[in-house]
Amino acid sequence: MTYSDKQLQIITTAETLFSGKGYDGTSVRDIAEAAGVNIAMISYYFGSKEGLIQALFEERTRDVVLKVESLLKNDALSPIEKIEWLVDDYVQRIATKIQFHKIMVCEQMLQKNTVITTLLTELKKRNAEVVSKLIKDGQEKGAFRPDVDLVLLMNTLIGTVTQTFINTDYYRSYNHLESVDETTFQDDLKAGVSTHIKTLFKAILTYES
Amino acid sequence: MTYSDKQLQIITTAETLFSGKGYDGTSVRDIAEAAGVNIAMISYYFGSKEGLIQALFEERTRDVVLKVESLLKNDALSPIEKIEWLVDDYVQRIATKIQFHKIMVCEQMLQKNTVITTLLTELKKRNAEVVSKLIKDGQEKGAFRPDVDLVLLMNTLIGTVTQTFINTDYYRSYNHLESVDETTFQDDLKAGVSTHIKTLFKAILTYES
DNA sequence: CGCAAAATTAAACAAATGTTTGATTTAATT
DNA sequence: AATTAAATCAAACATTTGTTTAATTTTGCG
Repeated sequence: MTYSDKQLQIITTAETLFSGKGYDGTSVRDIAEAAGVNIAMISYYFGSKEGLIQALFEERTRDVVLKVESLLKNDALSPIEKIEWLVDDYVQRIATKIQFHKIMVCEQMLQKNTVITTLLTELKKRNAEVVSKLIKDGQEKGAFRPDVDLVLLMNTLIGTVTQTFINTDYYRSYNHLESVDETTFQDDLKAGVSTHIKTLFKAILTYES
Repeated sequence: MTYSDKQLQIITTAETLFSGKGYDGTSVRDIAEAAGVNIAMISYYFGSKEGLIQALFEERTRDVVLKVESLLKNDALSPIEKIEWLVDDYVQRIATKIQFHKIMVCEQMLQKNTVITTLLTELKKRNAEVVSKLIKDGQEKGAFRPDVDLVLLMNTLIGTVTQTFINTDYYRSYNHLESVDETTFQDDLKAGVSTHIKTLFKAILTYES
């Protein structure tokens, strides 16, 4: 599906409101008003409120798998370099799309919308397959250990990044970084969590530390 | 605050419904009907729907910090043994209180209720202080590395466990464990994620693997 | 221009929302 | 048994909810 500028504007507005007040906590009137369109336009364009959030998910998850796939096809990189690429890419993606990510986490908790749940499960499965190939490749080359629990590994990646970027304020105040400007803080945090996860991954995947 | 049996029954019913349909997706009529009480009883006992979810959080987070504190006071255990205790305890707690944990994650995403947000931040801070002492103790004894990012470490614990138990079905289907009975599967998964996280922690905290 | 399709609008719709009321029943205490 | 407080109830409350309608305006095209 491809959307017009006006449709994308409604989707983006809904994304902001959903991420701040939740799907059920946001009314179509809220969205229409914030987007500067008549309330009837939401049903007109997306059929319903449910149709709108589904459109949001389809729009934001488009190309996600494709990017990872092409990323890992690069033959010039070693398995461990590809893992590092993967971590950096994931951290970058979540950090820059934190609003949508919050909505996604809530949807994963409740699993009320079957269309979205199916979409996300499919996405997760396809991503896991790609990473699985990468790990098997590393194992065949003798770079990775033979006993790796892929799901737990991915859960550590997703979980650590989610926890970190869901409440960056906590990280800031705990480490007394209130005076650091936002951009610098964000960049440092991204670098820090990337390094952290890479260290974890190497401990799980490789033989030496 | 201490609650009567009937109040606790309403709280438990609300917990189940909130975890399945979300706070805003659950009406006070849903709760009253499922709990077998008149709808007016919710305002009567808790003041409002907001008061009810706040009561739920106060009730479920009671004693959480105390338990960790007393756990780590045990002088018979080494720092690394205490870390292992901590991981096992956290895994066990989330696994057995998955409904409340889902509600908590959603609340952390949206942060609409300031009372709950403050409660959770306070809880996190106090827990972090306890674990911080434990790590410093390990560092002084030469068992732990000097450069440990406590928040990232805790984020990995919380994040990995959350991701794992939020969608146990995914772990099951990916590893083709559909035929394993529920109890065995849950126990194996708890053991598996515990071992996984302990491995990660040792890689971060200690010198050798 | 003329016309048809698309876009936009204000208004209305029934249903659902959280909360309160005021009366009635139950329980506990004297 | 009498009295008082607590608990429970059906009903009503004013809003808000998502969606639809039917009329109007705008747009694109021959």
